[in-house]
Amino acid sequence: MTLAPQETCKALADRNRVRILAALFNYKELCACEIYEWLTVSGATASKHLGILIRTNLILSRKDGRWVFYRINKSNPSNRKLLNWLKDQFAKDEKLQKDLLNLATGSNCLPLKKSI
Amino acid sequence: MTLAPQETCKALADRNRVRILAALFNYKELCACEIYEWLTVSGATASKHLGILIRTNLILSRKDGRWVFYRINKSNPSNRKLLNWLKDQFAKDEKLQKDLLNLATGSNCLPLKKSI
DNA sequence: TAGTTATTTAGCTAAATGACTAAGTATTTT
DNA sequence: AAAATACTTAGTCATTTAGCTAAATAACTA
Repeated sequence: MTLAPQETCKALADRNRVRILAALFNYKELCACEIYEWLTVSGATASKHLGILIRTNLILSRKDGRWVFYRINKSNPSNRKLLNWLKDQFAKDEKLQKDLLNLATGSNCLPLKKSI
Repeated sequence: MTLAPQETCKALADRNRVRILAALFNYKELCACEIYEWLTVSGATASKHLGILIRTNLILSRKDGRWVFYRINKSNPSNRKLLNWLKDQFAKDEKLQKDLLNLATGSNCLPLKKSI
Protein backbone atom coordinates (compact mmCIF):
# COMPACT_ATOMS: atom_id res chain seq x y z
CA MET A 1 0.00 0.00 0.00
CA THR A 2 1.61 3.24 -1.14
CA LEU A 3 0.38 6.55 0.18
CA ALA A 4 0.02 9.63 -2.00
CA PRO A 5 1.91 12.63 -0.59
CA GLN A 6 -1.22 14.54 0.35
CA GLU A 7 -2.33 11.63 2.54
CA THR A 8 0.89 11.67 4.53
CA CYS A 9 0.71 15.46 4.75
CA LYS A 10 -2.86 15.35 5.94
CA ALA A 11 -1.70 13.23 8.88
CA LEU A 12 0.76 15.99 9.75
CA ALA A 13 -1.74 18.80 9.22
CA ASP A 14 -2.92 18.88 12.82
CA ARG A 15 -1.18 20.50 15.77
CA ASN A 16 -1.84 17.66 18.18
CA ARG A 17 -0.50 15.03 15.78
CA VAL A 18 2.60 17.14 15.25
CA ARG A 19 2.96 17.40 19.04
CA ILE A 20 2.72 13.62 19.33
CA LEU A 21 5.54 13.17 16.81
CA ALA A 22 7.65 15.79 18.55
CA ALA A 23 7.16 13.96 21.85
CA LEU A 24 8.13 10.66 20.25
CA PHE A 25 11.27 12.27 18.82
CA ASN A 26 12.33 12.99 22.39
CA TYR A 27 11.36 9.69 23.94
CA LYS A 28 11.94 6.21 22.60
CA GLU A 29 8.41 5.21 23.49
CA LEU A 30 5.37 6.70 25.14
CA CYS A 31 2.13 5.00 26.12
CA ALA A 32 -1.27 6.37 25.15
CA CYS A 33 -2.04 7.79 28.58
CA GLU A 34 1.26 9.66 28.80
CA ILE A 35 0.43 11.19 25.45
CA TYR A 36 -3.15 12.23 26.09
CA GLU A 37 -2.41 13.65 29.51
CA TRP A 38 0.28 15.81 28.01
CA LEU A 39 -1.87 16.82 25.04
CA THR A 40 -4.75 17.55 27.41
CA VAL A 41 -7.34 15.89 25.24
CA SER A 42 -9.54 12.91 26.03
CA GLY A 43 -8.15 9.41 25.63
CA ALA A 44 -10.55 8.83 22.79
CA THR A 45 -9.29 11.85 20.89
CA ALA A 46 -5.66 10.87 21.34
CA SER A 47 -6.46 7.34 20.25
CA LYS A 48 -7.96 8.66 17.03
CA HIS A 49 -4.87 10.78 16.33
CA LEU A 50 -2.57 7.87 17.09
CA GLY A 51 -4.58 5.68 14.73
CA ILE A 52 -4.13 8.21 11.94
CA LEU A 53 -0.36 8.32 12.49
CA ILE A 54 -0.23 4.51 12.53
CA ARG A 55 -2.20 4.18 9.30
CA THR A 56 0.13 6.60 7.54
CA ASN A 57 3.17 4.59 8.72
CA LEU A 58 4.57 7.48 10.68
CA ILE A 59 4.54 5.66 14.02
CA LEU A 60 4.46 2.07 15.26
CA SER A 61 2.83 0.57 18.33
CA ARG A 62 3.54 -2.31 20.63
CA LYS A 63 1.14 -3.73 23.16
CA ASP A 64 2.48 -4.60 26.60
CA GLY A 65 -0.15 -5.80 29.02
CA ARG A 66 -2.81 -3.17 29.21
CA TRP A 67 -0.55 -0.47 27.82
CA VAL A 68 0.11 0.39 24.22
CA PHE A 69 3.45 2.00 23.52
CA TYR A 70 4.04 4.19 20.52
CA ARG A 71 7.28 5.08 18.76
CA ILE A 72 8.44 6.83 15.59
CA ASN A 73 8.61 4.52 12.59
CA LYS A 74 12.19 4.98 11.50
CA SER A 75 12.21 1.94 9.23
CA ASN A 76 10.18 3.48 6.45
CA PRO A 77 12.69 4.83 3.92
CA SER A 78 10.12 6.85 2.01
CA ASN A 79 9.47 9.06 5.05
CA ARG A 80 13.15 9.59 5.87
CA LYS A 81 13.43 13.07 4.36
CA LEU A 82 10.07 14.11 5.67
CA LEU A 83 10.92 13.16 9.24
CA ASN A 84 14.21 14.95 8.85
CA TRP A 85 12.45 18.11 7.77
CA LEU A 86 10.04 17.76 10.66
CA LYS A 87 12.90 17.48 13.14
CA ASP A 88 14.34 20.77 11.82
CA GLN A 89 10.94 22.41 12.19
CA PHE A 90 10.53 21.14 15.74
CA ALA A 91 13.87 22.67 16.73
CA LYS A 92 12.70 26.09 15.55
CA ASP A 93 9.22 25.88 17.07
CA GLU A 94 9.66 27.63 20.40
CA LYS A 95 6.14 27.03 21.60
CA LEU A 96 6.61 23.34 20.98
CA GLN A 97 9.92 23.26 22.82
CA LYS A 98 8.39 24.90 25.88
CA ASP A 99 5.47 22.55 25.62
CA LEU A 100 7.78 19.53 25.57
CA LEU A 101 9.25 20.51 28.92
CA ASN A 102 5.95 19.65 30.53
CA LEU A 103 6.11 16.12 29.23
CA ALA A 104 9.26 15.26 31.11
CA THR A 105 7.63 15.30 34.52
CA GLY A 106 3.97 14.99 33.74
CA SER A 107 3.06 11.34 34.07
CA ASN A 108 1.44 9.32 36.76
CA CYS A 109 1.60 6.27 34.53
CA LEU A 110 4.73 4.20 33.94
CA PRO A 111 8.13 5.93 34.21
CA LEU A 112 9.14 7.78 31.05
CA LYS A 113 12.22 6.52 29.34
CA LYS A 114 14.39 9.26 27.89
CA SER A 115 15.92 8.59 24.48
CA ILE A 116 18.59 10.30 22.36
CA MET B 1 6.71 35.17 10.04
CA THR B 2 7.56 31.55 10.85
CA LEU B 3 5.12 28.79 10.05
CA ALA B 4 4.51 25.86 12.36
CA PRO B 5 4.99 22.50 10.62
CA GLN B 6 1.30 21.63 10.65
CA GLU B 7 0.54 24.82 8.72
CA THR B 8 2.93 23.93 5.94
CA CYS B 9 1.62 20.37 5.92
CA LYS B 10 -1.96 21.56 5.75
CA ALA B 11 -1.06 23.37 2.53
CA LEU B 12 0.16 20.04 1.14
CA ALA B 13 -2.80 18.06 2.44
CA ASP B 14 -4.88 18.47 -0.70
CA ARG B 15 -4.56 16.55 -3.95
CA ASN B 16 -5.00 19.58 -6.20
CA ARG B 17 -2.37 21.59 -4.37
CA VAL B 18 0.01 18.65 -4.64
CA ARG B 19 -0.76 18.46 -8.35
CA ILE B 20 0.04 22.17 -8.72
CA LEU B 21 3.42 21.68 -7.09
CA ALA B 22 4.14 18.63 -9.24
CA ALA B 23 3.32 20.66 -12.35
CA LEU B 24 5.61 23.47 -11.21
CA PHE B 25 8.40 20.97 -10.62
CA ASN B 26 8.20 20.13 -14.33
CA TYR B 27 7.84 23.64 -15.68
CA LYS B 28 9.73 26.76 -14.68
CA GLU B 29 6.54 28.75 -14.62
CA LEU B 30 2.85 28.26 -15.30
CA CYS B 31 0.12 30.85 -15.44
CA ALA B 32 -3.14 30.48 -13.51
CA CYS B 33 -5.18 29.51 -16.56
CA GLU B 34 -2.78 26.76 -17.58
CA ILE B 35 -3.07 25.41 -14.07
CA TYR B 36 -6.82 25.47 -13.66
CA GLU B 37 -7.47 24.04 -17.09
CA TRP B 38 -5.22 21.12 -16.29
CA LEU B 39 -6.69 20.65 -12.81
CA THR B 40 -10.19 20.87 -14.27
CA VAL B 41 -11.48 23.12 -11.54
CA SER B 42 -12.86 26.64 -11.83
CA GLY B 43 -10.47 29.55 -11.96
CA ALA B 44 -11.73 30.69 -8.57
CA THR B 45 -10.90 27.35 -6.99
CA ALA B 46 -7.41 27.29 -8.48
CA SER B 47 -6.84 30.86 -7.35
CA LYS B 48 -7.70 29.88 -3.80
CA HIS B 49 -5.29 26.92 -3.88
CA LEU B 50 -2.56 29.08 -5.37
CA GLY B 51 -3.12 31.66 -2.64
CA ILE B 52 -2.67 28.99 0.02
CA LEU B 53 0.61 27.82 -1.53
CA ILE B 54 1.80 31.44 -1.77
CA ARG B 55 0.97 32.18 1.87
CA THR B 56 2.90 29.12 3.02
CA ASN B 57 5.93 30.24 0.99
CA LEU B 58 5.87 27.15 -1.19
CA ILE B 59 5.45 29.04 -4.44
CA LEU B 60 6.06 32.56 -5.76
CA SER B 61 4.13 34.57 -8.31
CA ARG B 62 4.96 37.24 -10.84
CA LYS B 63 2.46 39.38 -12.66
CA ASP B 64 3.00 40.01 -16.37
CA GLY B 65 0.27 41.99 -18.05
CA ARG B 66 -2.97 40.21 -17.38
CA TRP B 67 -1.26 36.93 -16.57
CA VAL B 68 0.08 35.79 -13.25
CA PHE B 69 2.88 33.25 -13.44
CA TYR B 70 3.62 30.86 -10.61
CA ARG B 71 6.83 29.00 -9.77
CA ILE B 72 8.25 26.86 -6.98
CA ASN B 73 9.89 28.90 -4.23
CA LYS B 74 13.36 27.38 -4.13
CA SER B 75 14.85 30.20 -2.09
CA ASN B 76 13.29 29.19 1.21
CA PRO B 77 15.90 27.06 3.01
CA SER B 78 13.48 25.78 5.62
CA ASN B 79 11.43 23.98 2.98
CA ARG B 80 14.43 22.44 1.21
CA LYS B 81 14.10 18.98 2.72
CA LEU B 82 10.35 18.99 2.43
CA LEU B 83 10.44 19.81 -1.29
CA ASN B 84 13.04 17.12 -1.73
CA TRP B 85 10.80 14.58 -0.08
CA LEU B 86 7.91 15.73 -2.23
CA LYS B 87 9.94 15.27 -5.39
CA ASP B 88 10.66 11.66 -4.38
CA GLN B 89 6.98 11.09 -3.75
CA PHE B 90 6.00 12.55 -7.10
CA ALA B 91 8.34 10.19 -8.90
CA LYS B 92 6.60 7.21 -7.31
CA ASP B 93 3.08 8.47 -7.83
CA GLU B 94 2.05 6.80 -11.09
CA LYS B 95 -1.34 8.45 -11.30
CA LEU B 96 0.33 11.81 -10.98
CA GLN B 97 2.90 11.01 -13.67
CA LYS B 98 0.20 10.01 -16.12
CA ASP B 99 -1.73 13.09 -15.16
CA LEU B 100 1.26 15.31 -15.87
CA LEU B 101 1.43 14.09 -19.46
CA ASN B 102 -1.81 15.94 -20.14
CA LEU B 103 -0.27 19.19 -19.04
CA ALA B 104 2.36 19.22 -21.76
CA THR B 105 -0.08 19.74 -24.59
CA GLY B 106 -3.11 21.08 -22.84
CA SER B 107 -2.95 24.83 -23.05
CA ASN B 108 -4.61 27.36 -25.29
CA CYS B 109 -3.03 30.16 -23.31
CA LEU B 110 0.60 31.23 -23.64
CA PRO B 111 3.16 28.61 -24.74
CA LEU B 112 4.41 26.40 -21.93
CA LYS B 113 8.10 26.67 -21.13
CA LYS B 114 9.70 23.38 -20.21
CA SER B 115 12.19 23.50 -17.33
CA ILE B 116 14.83 21.12 -15.88
C1' DT C 1 -15.24 -13.79 39.52
C1' DA C 2 -15.88 -8.96 40.14
C1' DG C 3 -13.82 -4.76 39.80
C1' DT C 4 -10.29 -1.63 38.04
C1' DT C 5 -7.35 0.25 34.47
C1' DA C 6 -5.92 1.26 29.56
C1' DT C 7 -7.33 1.84 25.14
C1' DT C 8 -10.57 1.75 21.13
C1' DT C 9 -14.99 2.30 18.82
C1' DA C 10 -19.42 4.63 18.02
C1' DG C 11 -22.15 8.46 17.79
C1' DC C 12 -22.75 13.42 18.21
C1' DT C 13 -21.71 18.53 17.33
C1' DA C 14 -19.25 22.70 15.93
C1' DA C 15 -15.92 24.34 12.95
C1' DA C 16 -13.11 24.02 8.84
C1' DT C 17 -12.52 22.93 4.00
C1' DG C 18 -13.08 22.57 -1.04
C1' DA C 19 -16.11 23.02 -4.60
C1' DC C 20 -19.23 26.08 -7.15
C1' DT C 21 -21.34 30.68 -9.15
C1' DA C 22 -21.50 35.55 -9.28
C1' DA C 23 -19.47 39.85 -8.75
C1' DG C 24 -15.27 42.77 -8.59
C1' DT C 25 -10.54 44.43 -10.14
C1' DA C 26 -6.87 44.98 -13.43
C1' DT C 27 -5.08 44.99 -17.98
C1' DT C 28 -5.26 44.75 -22.85
C1' DT C 29 -7.56 45.08 -27.32
C1' DT C 30 -10.68 47.14 -30.58
C1' DA D 1 -14.43 54.38 -24.14
C1' DA D 2 -16.35 49.80 -24.46
C1' DA D 3 -15.55 45.03 -24.64
C1' DA D 4 -12.83 41.18 -23.69
C1' DT D 5 -9.52 38.56 -20.95
C1' DA D 6 -7.16 36.92 -16.63
C1' DC D 7 -7.49 36.60 -12.12
C1' DT D 8 -9.33 37.39 -7.20
C1' DT D 9 -12.87 38.01 -3.68
C1' DA D 10 -17.36 37.02 -1.60
C1' DG D 11 -21.03 34.12 -0.60
C1' DT D 12 -23.26 29.47 -0.54
C1' DC D 13 -23.40 24.51 0.14
C1' DA D 14 -21.90 19.63 1.01
C1' DT D 15 -18.39 17.09 3.14
C1' DT D 16 -14.77 16.29 6.39
C1' DT D 17 -12.59 16.78 10.71
C1' DA D 18 -11.40 17.30 15.68
C1' DG D 19 -13.28 17.48 19.77
C1' DC D 20 -16.45 15.40 23.28
C1' DT D 21 -19.13 11.54 26.10
C1' DA D 22 -20.68 6.92 26.51
C1' DA D 23 -20.16 2.23 25.59
C1' DA D 24 -17.21 -1.71 24.25
C1' DT D 25 -13.01 -4.49 24.54
C1' DA D 26 -8.85 -6.19 26.69
C1' DA D 27 -5.89 -7.22 30.49
C1' DC D 28 -4.63 -7.07 35.09
C1' DT D 29 -5.71 -7.29 40.39
C1' DA D 30 -8.01 -8.38 44.63
